[in-house]
Formats: sequence, structure tokens, C-alpha cells
Amino acid sequence: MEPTQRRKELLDAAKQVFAEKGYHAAGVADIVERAEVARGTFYLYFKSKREVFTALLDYTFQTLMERLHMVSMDQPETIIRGLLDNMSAIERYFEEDSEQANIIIREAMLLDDDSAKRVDEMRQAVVEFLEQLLTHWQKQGILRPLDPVLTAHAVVGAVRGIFEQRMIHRRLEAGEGEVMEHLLSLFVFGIIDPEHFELAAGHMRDIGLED
Amino acid sequence: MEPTQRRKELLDAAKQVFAEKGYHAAGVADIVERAEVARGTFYLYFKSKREVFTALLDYTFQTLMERLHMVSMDQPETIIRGLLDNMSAIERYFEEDSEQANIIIREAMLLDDDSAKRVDEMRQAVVEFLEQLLTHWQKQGILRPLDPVLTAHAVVGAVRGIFEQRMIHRRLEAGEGEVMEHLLSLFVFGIIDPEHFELAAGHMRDIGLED
Amino acid sequence: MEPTQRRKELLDAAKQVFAEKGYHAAGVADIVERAEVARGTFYLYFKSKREVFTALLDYTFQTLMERLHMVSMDQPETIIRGLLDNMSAIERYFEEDSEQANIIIREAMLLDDDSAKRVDEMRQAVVEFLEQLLTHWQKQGILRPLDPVLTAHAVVGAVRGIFEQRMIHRRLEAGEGEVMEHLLSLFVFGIIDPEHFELAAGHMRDIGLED
Amino acid sequence: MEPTQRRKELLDAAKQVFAEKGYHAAGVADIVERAEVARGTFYLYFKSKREVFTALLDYTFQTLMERLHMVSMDQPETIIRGLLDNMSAIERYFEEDSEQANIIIREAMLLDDDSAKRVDEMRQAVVEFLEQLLTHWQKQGILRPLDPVLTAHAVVGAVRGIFEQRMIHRRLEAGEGEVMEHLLSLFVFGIIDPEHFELAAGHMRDIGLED
DNA sequence: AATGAATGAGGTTTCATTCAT
DNA sequence: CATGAATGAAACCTCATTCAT
Repeated sequence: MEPTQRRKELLDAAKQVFAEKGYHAAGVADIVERAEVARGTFYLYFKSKREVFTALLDYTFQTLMERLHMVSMDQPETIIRGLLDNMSAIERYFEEDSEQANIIIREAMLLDDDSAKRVDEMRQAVVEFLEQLLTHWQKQGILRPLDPVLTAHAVVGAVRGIFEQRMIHRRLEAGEGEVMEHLLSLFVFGIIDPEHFELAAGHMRDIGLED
Repeated sequence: MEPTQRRKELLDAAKQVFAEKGYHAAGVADIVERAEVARGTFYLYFKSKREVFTALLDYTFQTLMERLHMVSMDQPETIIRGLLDNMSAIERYFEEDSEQANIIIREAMLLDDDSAKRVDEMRQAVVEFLEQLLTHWQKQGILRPLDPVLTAHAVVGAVRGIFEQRMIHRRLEAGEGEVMEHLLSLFVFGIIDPEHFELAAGHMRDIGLED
Repeated sequence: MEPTQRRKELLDAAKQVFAEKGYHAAGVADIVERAEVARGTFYLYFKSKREVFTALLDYTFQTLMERLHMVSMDQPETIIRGLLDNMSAIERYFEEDSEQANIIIREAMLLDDDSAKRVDEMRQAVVEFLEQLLTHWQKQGILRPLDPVLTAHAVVGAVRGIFEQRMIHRRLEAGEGEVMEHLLSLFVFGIIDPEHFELAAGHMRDIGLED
Repeated sequence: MEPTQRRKELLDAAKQVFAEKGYHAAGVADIVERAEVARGTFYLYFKSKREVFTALLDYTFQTLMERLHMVSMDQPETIIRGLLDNMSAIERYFEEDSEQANIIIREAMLLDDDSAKRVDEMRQAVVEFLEQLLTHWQKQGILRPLDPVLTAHAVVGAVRGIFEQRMIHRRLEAGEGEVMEHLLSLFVFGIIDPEHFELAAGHMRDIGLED
């Protein structure tokens, strides 16, 4: 069999096994059993159990990044639309690649400092983007006084929490888009200055969200 | 030595070790070494490594519950105060015993289904309380239209995210109370109906929060 | 069982197994089987298979060194006696513990650079002693012109060769002392200047060796 | 490619790899990598890793034997010359192909009984030749009383020891011929009867050796 | 109640060899 | 002839748990 294909199969098997049993409970034995190859074959493609996990992490990281669009901060009316698109993109990825991505991200924080750092980088990337966005809006005077960093972390935490419920616990089984829209409006109204409230509500309506 | 005391020492040692190395990397050897007892002694007090972890989890659960006050939903003006108090209580507990926080936030969800369920119960308890609160307010017509369950999860996720940053990464090192106040106002204004905005701002001011 | 005793048993088992099968063919399984302990017990006392081998090497090194007496170079008539004593001491040790000899002579040089260096040190120690002795005698003018270093290596090589035959192949089964005496006279007469031949023969006779 | 050539390439690669890493540390992977052929190709030419080693041993054995001349024991004055020539021939071969020497001197004795026996045969061939020579001389009454077998082994051991130092440790870096000459004179004078000393010295001088 | 030596199942990893292409 | 992916037995090592003292 073609090596690239075999490697993919092993990655896939590993992903499933890690998702089902978690990194520690999963053995290389489980992975090769699922991939239906001999034990040694695994080690032709990966140096260790650790490495296959890292490879999965890299793949997830890369795929996620590819799916995110830049959101221009210049045209205010596109920002909210852009945010929503990105949130939906992330959710769609997690939905497509069901529990696996989640488990990977959750385990990685615990596996070792390197993996944890990797995941933290992803989070930080999002946090920083939000932070800039908030600061930008703040300068335009359309926000209540609030700490952009703290708020950014709160938003990310909330999104993560919702994802966790939906992906892992299969709770909050609303239609795909609705959940993100709900979240978005929660935050938009949570941060905006009352004076500009009607403006925001307008933007929300423009993209199809009732206030 | 008095058995109760010995057990406490072991729990304490285990807590530190788990916090430092994580559940899997930590060995019973590490725990007994830190507790300065023989290996066998450990098994006089706990049936297994798993059990000592569960015991820690139980203890945390119990302590946390003890620290939370009921928030009466009858007197609207006390609700926000009560929420803030509870959030601060949780934060104070985690601050006091951040090793414990580490364990709960990071490990328990992953260890096995029992532990995960246990942590989930804690989360659910808070979610349900928030949900009732939101529903209550919604009936009073002071909230924008929003999904109480989703919103509750978002709030819990945000709080958890902030805790994670503060406890584990030692980021967001603002003064203790400020962070919770910030979070609170973020949500209060995120959920409230514009018409009642000024009322909410009043309540916030009453408890010493600028809007 | 007392740890010191258990460790000794394991060392002993390892020695026998290494002697019988060689380092590579021998498995930890063989060692623990011979010692009649569980596999894990081995690792309570030694970090690895390598380590137990090194421990054996160290022990041999130490024991051998303890058995060697200093040979004073001041009194010429005692030198030959001293040399003979030392050669016999070494031989006796190898005779007593021929498994050890086997291991050292045959395996250590190949295992890795560290072990090889260790064995080489032993050889070098002897070579250097001989070298000094030869230089000493050369200054007194009682030797033919020869290269002390080369000669020292030749002597050590010859002795090693004889040991190998006797210990491993069980050839050259002469009485214990005789072999060393033979070797000694071979070299004494190989290096001495013809003019001092009679003097050397006298010394040899003094210690009971016919020329 | 011509099969014979390919086989030679593999033998050569194996020789280098064995010399560098030792038999056990060397893998078939190393050999085929160096030979720049695929893994399976190796097994077209050799049944196993063991076999390629044995083949190298055979080749060495054969080459060495080809390089040795018979030394006639009838004409005494040619014997010493012949011995020296043979020793130099051996040394030259090892010098030319020191990887081979490394393998033989260091590994073959340990690999298994067959290989060990093979090397031992070579040694025994030399020992027996020397033994006959010594016995021959002894009958002519030109030797001190000594055990021919023991002496033969001593000589072989000394030569081997010197080779080892020169080939492996790169010590004793004298000019090629000198070392062997030195060794020869050491033994000649070590074994000869004092009465015939001058005769021996004459022979040595005849072939260009100072006494 | 306390000890700590002993256990052994279970894990990861290696590598000589095979075989379908 | 040549390839190189696949094999799987066997090696080493760990560590939660037990048990005789």
C-alpha cells in the first residue's frame, strides 16, 4: 500500500482510538488493531505514540487555521458578519470531525508542556484577535468601558464551553447556526455602549439576527 | 499517628503531586515519598490511586458547595450581589487552593467517566441555577429574548476560561475582586433588555460597580 | 529478603547467565529466572540490563585491584618475585571466578565505549607498570635495547592469551603456578641483556625457577 | 548489475558497518543503506545477517591463508626470515583492511560457537606451526627448556595484543616493519639457549635486525 | 498501624525477515 | 533481479498493587 495512504489510515485509527479511550488509556495495540496492521507497521510511520498524537494536533491546528478568514476591521458592518462566519467555521470543523478534534484539544493540555503550549497558542491567537477588535471598537467609543483582554478570554471561554457541551455531551442540540448567533448577540450586547445600542441592533438585523 | 491525620497528609501529598505532574505522570511512589510514609501505608487509607483522586474531587466538591450561598430570587436587588458573592467565593477558594483548581479544571474531565460525571455535576448545578435565574428574569420581562440554557453555559464557560487563565497560566493578574466584577457586568449587560438597562445599571452601582 | 542479599543474588545470576549466553543473547528474563524472582524485582536493583553488566565489571575491577600488591622496584631481587605473585594472583582470581573472567575478557570490549574504556584502563594500568619497570631496568643497563611500551603490550597480550586458553577453552591445563612461571622466564630471558644473563638466572633460581 | 558485483558491494558495506558499530549494533538497515540497495535485495544474496558475517569471516580466513608462505624448517637461517615475513604479511593485510581486522579480532569470538570455532582454528593453525617449530629447535638443542605449546600461545597472544593496540586503538604507531621485528627479537631471545645466543644474534643481523 | 520488598501484567519499541509487486 | 512495505516475535522496562513481617 502507498505509504501516504497507510499513514493516513494510521492517523485516522489513532484519532478514533484517542477519542474513545483518551491518550493514556489508548495503547498502540488499539491503534494497530483498528488500522488492521501489524504492530511494527505503526513504527514505520511514527516514532512513538507521542508522535502520532502530535501529528494529529498539528493537523487539527493547521486545518482550523485554514478555515478561518481574516476579518477586516475597517468596515464595521462586516466585522460582525466575519466573526459569525469564523465561529461557524470552527463549529463546522468540530462537527465534521466530530469528537476527535475535541478530544485532541482536551488531552493535549495535559500531555506535556509542548502540546499544552501548542493548544494555548491557538487560543491565544483567537484571544489576541478579539482583543484587537475590542480595542479598535473601544477607540471608536462604541463600547462600554471594559478590559479587552479579560473580555476576549471570557468570549473564548464561553465559546469553548458551548462547544464542549455540544460536541462531547451532545447537549444544546439546536440547529447549527443558531447557537453561534445566540452567542454572538450575547456578547455584542454585553460589550456595546448603550448609546450605540440601536446601531448594533441594526447590524445584527442586517445579518439576519433578531435582537 | 491518628488515622484521620495520616489520611489527610496523604490527601495533601497526593494533591500536590497531582497538581505538579498531572494524574498520569504522578506515581504512588511520588505521593508516599512526599507524605514520608511507606508505600504500603498508602493502601491502608486508599484502595487505589484512582480512589485518592476521587477523594480529592469529593472534598473539593463539598468545600465548594459549602461556600456557596443560596441566592434568593425574590428580591431582585439582592440577586446581582448574591451572584457576585458566589463567583468571588469560588474564586477565593481556587486562589487559596490552586492545586485543587488545577486538578479539577485540567484533569478530572479526562480521567474516566465517573470523574467526568462528577465534575459535570458541579457544572450542571451552576448552570441550572443560572438557568432558573434567567428564566425568572425572563418571566419578569427584563431580558432580551435569549435561550436560558445556552446563556447559562456561556456564562459558566466564560468564568471557567477566566479561572483557567488565572489559576494555571497566571495570566490576567488583576486584583481578586475586579475580575469577577468585570465578568458580571459583561453578562448583565449582555442579557438585559435595553428598556431595563438603566435599572440594571442602578443595581450595579448599588453594589459598587461602575457601568 | 534483605536487599543487599537480593542484589547479590541477582548479580550472581546475571554473571552466570552472561557467561553462558553472552551479553546479547542473555535476556533479563534469563537472569530473573535463574535468580528465581519476578521480572520487576530485577529493576528494583538495577536500572537496566546494561547497569547490571557494568556493576559486574566494576566489581571485577575492584576485586582484581585489591588482589594486586605493589611491587617495589628498589630491590631488584624482589621484583621478579613480585611480578610472579601478581600474575598468580590474577590467575587465581580468574580460576576462582571463571565466569567473571569470561565476561570481562570476551564481552566488555564490545559492549560500548564506556565498558571498553573500563577494560582498557585495567590493561593500561598493567602496561604502564611494566613499562616503568622496563624503563627502570633499561636505565640500569641490564636490558637489551627494546621499546618498553611495545614490550609491555606484548607481555600483557601473551598473558591474556594464555588466560584465554586456560579459562575459556580449558586448554593448557598445567598446574596453576607452573604456567605463570613459564611465562615469566620466557620474558625475563627475552628482554635481558646477555651480559646479565647469569644474574637473572640467579634471581630466577632464588625464587625456585629453573632456567 | 552483475550478481557477483552486487554481492561484493553488500559484503563491503557489511564489513564497514560491522567495523563501525559492531555486529549487534549494526542492523541490516545500515548495511543496505550503505550499499544503496533495497532491503529485500540483501536477502537475495545472503540468507541472514549471520550469514553475511560468516561470509566475511570466510573471506578473511582465506585471504590470510593465501598470504602466508610456508616456512621451511630445514634451513635454519631461513626460518627467522620466514617468520618475520609471515608476521609482516599478516600485519600488512590487517593494515590494508583494518575493518576486517576489527571484526575478526573483536567480534567473531563472541557471536556464536561456530564463528568462535572458526577463529580459533586460525589461531590453532598458527599455534601448531609455532609449536612444531619450537619442538624442532628444541630437538636441535638450541632452546632453553620450555613448553612449546605454552610458548606458542604466548607468542600468538603477544602478537594479537600488539595488533589490537595498533589496529583498534591506533596506539604503537611505529613504522610498519619495526614493530614486528621488535616482537620477533623479543621472542627469539626469550626462547633461545644462552649457549646459542650468538648464533641467533647472527641470524637476526643477517636479516637486518640489531640485537 | 506500618513497612517496603516483591510482584507481574501490560506497555512501548526494535529489527531480522518475508513477500507481493 | 529488485523493491520496500509489512510483519510479529521478542526484548526491555514501569508501576499500581499485594503481602509477609
